[in-house]
Amino acid sequence: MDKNLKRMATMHRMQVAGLELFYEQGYFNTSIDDILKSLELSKGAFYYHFQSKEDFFVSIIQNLIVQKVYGTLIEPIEGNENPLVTIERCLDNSLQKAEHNEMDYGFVLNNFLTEFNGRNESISRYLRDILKIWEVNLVTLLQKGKTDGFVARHIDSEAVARFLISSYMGIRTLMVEGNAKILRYNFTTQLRNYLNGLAHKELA
Amino acid sequence: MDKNLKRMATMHRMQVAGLELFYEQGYFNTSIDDILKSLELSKGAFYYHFQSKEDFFVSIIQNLIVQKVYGTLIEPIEGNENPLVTIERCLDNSLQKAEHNEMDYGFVLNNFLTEFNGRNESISRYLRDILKIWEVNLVTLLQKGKTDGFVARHIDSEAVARFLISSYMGIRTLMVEGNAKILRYNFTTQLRNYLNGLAHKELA
DNA sequence: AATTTTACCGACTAAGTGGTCGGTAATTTT
DNA sequence: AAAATTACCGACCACTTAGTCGGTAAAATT
Repeated sequence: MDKNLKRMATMHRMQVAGLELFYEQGYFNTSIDDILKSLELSKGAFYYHFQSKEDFFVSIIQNLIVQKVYGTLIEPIEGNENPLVTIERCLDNSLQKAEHNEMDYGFVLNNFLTEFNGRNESISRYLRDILKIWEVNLVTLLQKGKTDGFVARHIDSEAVARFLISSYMGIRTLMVEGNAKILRYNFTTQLRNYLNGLAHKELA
Repeated sequence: MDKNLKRMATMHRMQVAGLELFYEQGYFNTSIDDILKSLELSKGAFYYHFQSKEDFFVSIIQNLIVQKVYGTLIEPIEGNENPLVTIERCLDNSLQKAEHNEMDYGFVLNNFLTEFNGRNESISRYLRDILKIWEVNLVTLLQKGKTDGFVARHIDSEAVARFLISSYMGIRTLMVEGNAKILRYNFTTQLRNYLNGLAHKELA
């Protein structure tokens, strides 16, 4: 147990630094040496812990990116409240975090998905799987919202989930350019418009 | 006039081949040699016509990408009809084109924006400018839609335009993974939901 | 016909790139 | 105490990269 601690610690340091640089500069535009330089570690250390640059990146996806998505987009929507409200709050919170982060380069998952789409099938699959988990959670939440009387029964939960994911990924890309604050505000108002249309309407 | 023909022709060939490869493999993951190989031209020819890889890419943006966006997203929405209908048809047409294109790697503009965001300011600006043009055209159309009685007066045209752009960029990224057909269908139904909410309602 | 310009060739360079490998100090296991 | 394992170093390798430069055949200009 204990003897793995050092190993884990070093690997984790590398992964954290790696994700930061890959996120900032892109995967293909970041060399292993770049990452090592920032950590004062050597090639030897890197290839002792990881088999290749690709293997390294996969480990980052599995250890860091998954958790990040869970923490900001999946866990916050769990619960029994009105899903339409919960979803709006969750997405707005996430955008707010991005807005106040100077080093924002967009939605991690979206950036890497775009970078690897059609260029590296196995990495793409890992990334898509995470998106899929998000989608499934949204769908479940919406379906529950129907039985709880919050969401109109006739809506297609899967289509809604995908539309939400799409618009979120898009706005995150737009926000990098600068006017993050106003863009977030714009997005949230339109999101509310859209979500209102999905609400179960009581007959008056 | 005439003596520039050869020059223009060669440059255009390079740009077309360059865009294709940059789009497929990403800018940083594509070497000039890759492009040259596909054309059976030499380094000399390349640096005779372009100053650098970056200069080359800028010329691609200005000559090819701008036109592509105009042709598929801006020109089709011009006119005096109901903007909400026109927009829906235009986006759906564009998605349909993507759906039937085997070599689809997403929305060109979105891909490059993501790749250069925060990494190359001048290129990012060129790309953002094109998006801005699209946005302005959408806003103008929506405003006209208000005076023509199609669009509810209280809506924020800018916010709507940005929401449309966001969701379109997002769905285009999702569509690369494979189920393009169902994704397009999902998107269009939700887009219609959203747009309906913006329509000017006649009092009964 | 002589000169200049155009459009291109391809060998070359300097700076990386991912990845290998022999070595080694410190720690664990025996 | 001896042996083995762990975690790391850094020189090195084969290869790729963007970009340079001297040359040249054909076309245009004089």
